[in-house]
Amino acid sequence: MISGKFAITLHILTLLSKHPEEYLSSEFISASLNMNPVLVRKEIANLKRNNIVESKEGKNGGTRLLRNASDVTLNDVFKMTFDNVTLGYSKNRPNQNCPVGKQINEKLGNLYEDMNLKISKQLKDISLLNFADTF
Amino acid sequence: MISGKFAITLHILTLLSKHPEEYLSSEFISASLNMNPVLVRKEIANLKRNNIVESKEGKNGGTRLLRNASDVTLNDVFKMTFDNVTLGYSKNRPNQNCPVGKQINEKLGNLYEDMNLKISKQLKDISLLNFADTF
DNA sequence: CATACTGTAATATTTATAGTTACAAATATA
DNA sequence: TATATTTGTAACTATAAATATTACAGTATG
Repeated sequence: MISGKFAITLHILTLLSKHPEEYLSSEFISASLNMNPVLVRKEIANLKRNNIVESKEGKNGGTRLLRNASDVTLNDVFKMTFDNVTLGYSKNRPNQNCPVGKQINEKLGNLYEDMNLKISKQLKDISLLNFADTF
Repeated sequence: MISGKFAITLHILTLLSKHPEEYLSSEFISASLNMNPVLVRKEIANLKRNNIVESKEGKNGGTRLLRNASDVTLNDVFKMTFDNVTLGYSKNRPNQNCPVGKQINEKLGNLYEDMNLKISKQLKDISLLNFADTF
């Protein structure tokens, strides 16, 4: 199972970019996502750590973008929500006495590193504004 | 959690390519992977469906490559073990009355499709022989 | 015919992800 | 200043996916 963090975070950012200057509540956002507002707040906490949004507590509070939508790329969202993409590793430590077992994870790591560079390259070219404008 | 199928399958193929013509038992392979032989046999079943290997039952049985290692690419392994790579979707169906909720999954799908094309392009250029030769 | 394999179903275990409940703290505004 | 509304977060529960195990029928070898 792959986590929905990237999709959820991008959904939140798209909504925020459609309402710049407004503070959107986690309740409002969670209604669009059809999910629990607490989970939305958790993803927002991550966006705050990365200085992409700011929140205001209390009545009429909520969250708004701190940065211009043209200034946030999908790669920023990717880096915020994934360590990196992989095609996975076997769960157990392979046999270190086997030449293949000993090196397989390192070789896979190299492969995945290249993959992530390519993905980052793709995502860097798409700003939140680009993405949101297709809606 | 991401499944280890790709890594496990590639590990198996690497071992087989190091012993062409020999039938390797699931017991032997599972010792290198340090995992249960039944799981190895399940991944081998997948390789057989894809005509990459053949197995022989009974005493001295096991599995061997059907194709030349230079003729199998990592993209073949990828296609065999993943539907496709994604950065995920939110689990619940988003609100269809919200313009963002209504279209987000389609837009994400487009993004991921591009991503998979790039990944496939990378993996097509690496044969099992290329990969195994680095060990 | 004994041994050593594969094939596969059924079940159990482990782990990751998602969801819920509860409540303290903050803020607007009546 | 009292009330309503909202964030922040911890603790816990539930669900789902991945992995592991057990068991045994079927098959080939020598």
